[in-house]
Amino acid sequence: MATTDQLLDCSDPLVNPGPRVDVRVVLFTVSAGRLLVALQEQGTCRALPLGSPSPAESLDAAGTRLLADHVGIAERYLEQLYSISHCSEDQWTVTVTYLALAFAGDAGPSLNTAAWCDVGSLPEMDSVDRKIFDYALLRLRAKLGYTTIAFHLLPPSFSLSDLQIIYEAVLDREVDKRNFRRSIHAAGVLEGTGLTRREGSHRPAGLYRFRAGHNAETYLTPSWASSTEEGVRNP
Amino acid sequence: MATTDQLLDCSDPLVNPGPRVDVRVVLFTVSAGRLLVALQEQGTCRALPLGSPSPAESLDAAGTRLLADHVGIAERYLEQLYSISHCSEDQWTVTVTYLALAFAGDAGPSLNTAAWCDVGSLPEMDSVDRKIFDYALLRLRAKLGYTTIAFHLLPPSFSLSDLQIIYEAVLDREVDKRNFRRSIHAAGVLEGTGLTRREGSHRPAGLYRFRAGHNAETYLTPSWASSTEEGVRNP
DNA sequence: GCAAAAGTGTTGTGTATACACCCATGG
DNA sequence: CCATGGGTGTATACACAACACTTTTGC
Repeated sequence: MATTDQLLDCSDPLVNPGPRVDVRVVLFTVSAGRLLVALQEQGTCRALPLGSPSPAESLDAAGTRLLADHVGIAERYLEQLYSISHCSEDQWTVTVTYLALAFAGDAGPSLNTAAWCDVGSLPEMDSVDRKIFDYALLRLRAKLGYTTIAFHLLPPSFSLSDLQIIYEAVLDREVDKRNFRRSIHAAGVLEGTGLTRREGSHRPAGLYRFRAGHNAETYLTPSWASSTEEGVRNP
Repeated sequence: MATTDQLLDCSDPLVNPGPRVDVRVVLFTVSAGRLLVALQEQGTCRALPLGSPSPAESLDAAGTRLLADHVGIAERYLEQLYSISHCSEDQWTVTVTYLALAFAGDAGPSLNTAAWCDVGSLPEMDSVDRKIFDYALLRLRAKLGYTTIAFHLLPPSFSLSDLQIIYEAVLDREVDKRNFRRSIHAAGVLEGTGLTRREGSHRPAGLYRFRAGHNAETYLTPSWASSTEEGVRNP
């Protein structure tokens, strides 16, 4: 059906006996109220950080290693999203995609081989990577509503306003302060440190941390690792 | 670190330059009020139906083809679950797993190379396949609560009691008839065929079908294919 | 005293749950 | 007339959205 002479045909089993497998990570952070994603330079386009898994490690471990090596980030959260099969440059590839979250200081964390890009004004990207990114953002926004992953975008101690800024940056819309604080308190995952933070000519903000034992996030979509031990909770 | 002499070491890149990729499907059906899963004979254990993807097709297409070829089922629903990396028999393998649903008649649909097993009394299974199965069942049960996938376990025309039996079989618990019917009607995805079905010494059951235009299920976890077109709905 | 962010309550509206009886039919 | 499954309504509790003002501080 396809002509194998003029260019390599990645659907020809003689040319490609098995697919290449790679792992790509969509790493988000929030800095100064803006949602950012880590992208690597790749010619004219930008691309998602990617790597190859090795036989001795799980795919999750490959994602973690990828972030540590290429991005220089100790990620706070890593979740597998989806796997796709595609042909790029006559190379049959199966790509396993991940969503990752990291805390960024005010200046943003430094990256090794990647750079932070504002999600509101993305550069040109490879079309496959662009679809992966769109899906990752869709999942991240949906999960904010029924999980506690937002905390992974914050330092260990934070104010409720800090947390609200995370929600507003990811969702790209304002949220009501009173309803927001009520729902956070009702979730029961925070405990006050006795401390406050004074940083301007206004009332100091109370600081909070996670409650120990609630670091196990209440995900409706449980992780693979936890699926055999505990069931789904209906909170 | 590992001794490569006495047995093949699947973590040695010289032995295995890249992983094998396979696709495994957890196919459920409900027959006579029992939740069943399709398993293949494999020596002493049973195993999930599996196949290899080809470069020209998507992974989803590979799953569909796998069901059509090996199982003889035209599945009604197929959803990717998770991908894992594992070593079995010194073969490094990346497995992409799928959840599938099919309608079974009263006798259950016939299978080519697989057999239906009652989920309540499963035979011995390969440990990797067992974990995949556990995860699939966990996801299926969770998704019943906020999606319409249950309809894929029914023929085109069905009674509300038929539908309730599906829910009870999958969830393995009774549900309240009035609340169930109210929530189904409120979802607005059904329309009555004018028909009824008489099949015993009792009042005949009204028959329903999907409303056209609502075959696009309201998934909180949107499929990969739809992620770039439409956002997440909050019903 | 004023600017600036922190913090706090009430009300309505919709949604989920618990619960018991009459209806139509076949035998 | 009776056994069987089909079909219906109401009261209550809880979750969520809309909405405005007082408090504490730095300058």
